[in-house]
Amino acid sequence: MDFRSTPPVSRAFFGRPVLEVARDLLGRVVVHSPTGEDDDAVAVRLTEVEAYAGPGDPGSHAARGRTPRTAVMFGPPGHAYVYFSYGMHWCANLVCGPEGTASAVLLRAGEVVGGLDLARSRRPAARRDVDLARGPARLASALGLDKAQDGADLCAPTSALRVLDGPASSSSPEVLTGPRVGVSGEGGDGGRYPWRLWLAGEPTVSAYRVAAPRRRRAGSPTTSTTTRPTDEESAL
DNA sequence: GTTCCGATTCCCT
DNA sequence: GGGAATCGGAACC
Repeated sequence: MDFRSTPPVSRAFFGRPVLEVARDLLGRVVVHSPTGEDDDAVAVRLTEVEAYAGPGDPGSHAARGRTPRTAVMFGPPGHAYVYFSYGMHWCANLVCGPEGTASAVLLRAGEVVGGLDLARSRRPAARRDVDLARGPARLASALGLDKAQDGADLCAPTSALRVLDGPASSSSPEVLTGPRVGVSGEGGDGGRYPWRLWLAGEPTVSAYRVAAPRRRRAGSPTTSTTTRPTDEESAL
């Protein structure tokens, strides 16, 4: 597979309202090749994303204003915001909107379409190939993303991490939306931000886990529930 | 300095 | 379907 011959999307692509960008990212291919060569590249076709607005969005890391960690989100669009979570996982976001809006799109799930063997070696726990990038931390792991890619420019032709330009999909895929995952309070289920977007009928879309307060060291049991998203959610 | 908690995953039951 | 693992950022004292 020849990823080098396909240029990345422009910065203007990212510099639009975050929901527009999130919608247009679905079906597109994200490539990470640390050396810039195709032989260590893993490519993922995005099937599920999540939009985060800026400081006014209670679910966003930018909700409490700019900090050293979130500084990338407040910068120009077209850069990666990669953060560490739960003491063991990396998750990748793409900074969107005009500079200063601090909006971003979380890459939640995708289908590995290139570098399958490398992705499998990075994700030995995955039993099926559809599980390789099903979930934000799994996706980041399959692509080989970590702190080193935080702040990376997605738009330079030589970027190690980029979103490929071109039609998002050969057909016109059906985009569905629902509440965001893992965001408690009004930012999550039932809130004003039903900003999780995915492609209908994709087996790589991650399971939906209802946001619930995590158990304290000796607290009450959690009531988290997982369900597969259905095609009965609101279409965009 | 100390504490709290998270945009989760995996393994075991 | 439940629970453990694990650590950095941000808040608080």
